Amino acid sequence: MIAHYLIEPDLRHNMDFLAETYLRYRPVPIESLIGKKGKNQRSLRTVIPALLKDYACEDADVTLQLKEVFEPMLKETGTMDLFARIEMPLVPVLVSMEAEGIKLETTALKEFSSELHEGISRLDAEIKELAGVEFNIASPKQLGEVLFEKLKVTDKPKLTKTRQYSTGEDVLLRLAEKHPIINKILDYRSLAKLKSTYVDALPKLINQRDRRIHTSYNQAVAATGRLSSNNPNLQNIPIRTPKGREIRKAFVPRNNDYTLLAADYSQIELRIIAELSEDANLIETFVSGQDVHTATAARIFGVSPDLVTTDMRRSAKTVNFGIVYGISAFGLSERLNIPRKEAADIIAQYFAKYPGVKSYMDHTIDFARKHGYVETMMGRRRYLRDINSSNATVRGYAERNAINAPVQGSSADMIKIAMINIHESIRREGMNSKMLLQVHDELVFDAHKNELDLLREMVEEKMCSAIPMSVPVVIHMNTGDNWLEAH
DNA sequence: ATAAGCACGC
DNA sequence: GACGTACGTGCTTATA
Repeated sequence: MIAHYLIEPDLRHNMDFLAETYLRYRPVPIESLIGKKGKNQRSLRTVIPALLKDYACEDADVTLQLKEVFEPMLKETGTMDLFARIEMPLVPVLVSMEAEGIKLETTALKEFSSELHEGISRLDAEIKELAGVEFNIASPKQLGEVLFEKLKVTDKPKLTKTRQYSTGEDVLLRLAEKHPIINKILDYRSLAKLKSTYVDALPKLINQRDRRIHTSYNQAVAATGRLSSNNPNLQNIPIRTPKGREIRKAFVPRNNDYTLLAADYSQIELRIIAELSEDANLIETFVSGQDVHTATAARIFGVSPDLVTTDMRRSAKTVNFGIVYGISAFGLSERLNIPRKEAADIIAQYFAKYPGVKSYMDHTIDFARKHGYVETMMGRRRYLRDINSSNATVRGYAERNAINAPVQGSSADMIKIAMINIHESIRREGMNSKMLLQVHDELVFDAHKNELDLLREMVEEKMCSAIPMSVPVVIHMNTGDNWLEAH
């Protein structure tokens, strides 16, 4: 749909260059860059092997594979430009971010770990006291038996697909009134999560050579074109709860000459929907700089924006999420805790006020039925083999993918282009600042204090201009002495 | 080893 | 009547 690419001209690649880049980086395990020893050494970049695995064997000549196997495949699927102008130029950017790592300040985390341990022990005792039996709270199976057979907190417990008692957060929240044990279990779960996944795990992953944390980014895992992060996953560091935020505070600049700069796209997925759907009302919301959830609330509840209540805005926010992910009346009613009929009315109101979004969705699903795939602004495809299934559940799943993939995928295209261009600009200007992390719509930098103004200007310009859109693209930026402050 | 259930992020 | 909001990673438990 959008034909322009704003990759810097000297970063345009041909297949020979791609093969060369691949040969240059592929044999380098990240462990050799950062000095980690282990039996599970993996190649630094997995994108090419992952893409090639069905077509060629590992030992064959890679250049030949690229030319004879991979190139025709890319041409056939119309994804050569995407590969050559985005995915391959991104490889050295990710290499640099992985090798750079980020500093973790562990002193406060050690203290926090003891605090969590005490909280967990106390809750553990209180929960068993309330239950009147010894059991393992961390076992959903045992917990379900205690809640629904011994305490009988409800007479119609929800079951999982394997017909165990369901004890997930949404289920327990609805039962919170029924018994004081419920909230303690929720607290226990969240503390245990923070301790085991973050507070205790992250310090162990500090590299002994440079005292920094090195994640790995995978380009070939997510079906929509997003990156994923693992070993450790730095894309799911807590931020929602006060205790979770303590963990973000531990991510700090390398030294006192630096500060962390975080830049994130504001409402990028809804802006992309506005761009793709050309819906006049949604475009107007962004052009006039309104708060999109408030504007949506005003429209679906039929009041003026200044009369939108907190509750109305919260509902509209849930609706907007639903639009991005492919909504159903049932799903919305569950999330808003309202009758299905009311949810259906809200959805009908939404589509009445945003008819362009409705027709865009219909057209996208039609396109998928006809061609068997959908695509992003940059031509990234997601194939949807179930889009014409006679099974309504299976088909519905494919239809939600058809709606979401172009949106989530275009957002991924955009930030990837921005990353390539920012990395190149930092290099060209000979700056000391480094790009460290990507979290889907956010970039985090170790910013040298002397370069801060230049970096801010550069990051904003590259992020906003990565894919030219008629809908305004807005980013928020902040700096701080840790990742929480910078956010 | 693998799956299930859960919780963290966007 | 069932299904029921996208994309991920990683922890603990339970079972093979």
